[in-house]
Amino acid sequence: MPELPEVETTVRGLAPVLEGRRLARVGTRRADLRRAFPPDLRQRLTGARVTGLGRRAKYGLIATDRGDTMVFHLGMSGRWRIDPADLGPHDHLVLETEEGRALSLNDPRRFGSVDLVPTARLEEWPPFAALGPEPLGPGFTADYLLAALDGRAAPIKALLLDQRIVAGLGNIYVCEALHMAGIAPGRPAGRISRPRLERLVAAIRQVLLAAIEAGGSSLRDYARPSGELGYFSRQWRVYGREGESCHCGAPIRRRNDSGRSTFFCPRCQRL
DNA sequence: CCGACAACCTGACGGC
DNA sequence: TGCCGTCAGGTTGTCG
Repeated sequence: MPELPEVETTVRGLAPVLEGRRLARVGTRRADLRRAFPPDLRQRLTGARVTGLGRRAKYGLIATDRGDTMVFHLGMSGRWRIDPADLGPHDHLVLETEEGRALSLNDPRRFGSVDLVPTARLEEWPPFAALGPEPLGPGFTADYLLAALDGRAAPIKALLLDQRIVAGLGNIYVCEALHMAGIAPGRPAGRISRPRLERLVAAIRQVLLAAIEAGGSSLRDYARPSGELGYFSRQWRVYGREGESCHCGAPIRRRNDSGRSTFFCPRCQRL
């Protein structure tokens, strides 16, 4: 699902509806997502005012004036719908503002989650405590990567998917960034030269920013909160394009790495 | 530390 | 038209 750009797009879409607004009604339908909703979710959110929205890794953050932050993860198939005409079986949580706007968290596969975390202790919350730096933040540099990957024999692709190394990348954007940087997905991470890591950092930033700019990628069940589709999928260089020609002319290949598809160009990504 | 798998769950798609 | 196998953006855990 949704990787960092899709979550960022989602949060930006929710902000105009939620920021500064009071939650007049909170409805839960089924609570058994990846984790069960906190049992007192409705009580703690109803009547609260939203003070700000944000994102950490692939998690969306909705802070309230009660000292709690609602942290949501969209899993593979989650999305927020704005003012849905009607609710279906996969609308699990509905927030209504005083203004009468409604937001529904829709997640068919239920791999997502919703938690309430004290805002002052967000960084200590277990799922956040071990996260690596934000790829778009100042801490994500070639120096950092060099140190984080030092001595690691695992393939670079696997380590870029590890949220403890860098937080927010998923299968699509890792494939895209490795192609952009000309690095073979199977290359042992600790044996990548510093200049290549500099290219990799730049490629990761570039692909994420371009995807956010485009409103995220459009896959089967991803949509912006308003219902519009994201257009970044049209810009994929390798992901989902097995057999098509890379810009260099070589056919894009696909292989399986521990259960996940890896798309790459065997000519552009040799090192 | 590493790699491979499985589990969680539903829906879309291709092949027959 | 329908049935069946395969695959999908993520996370977490186990096992060897």
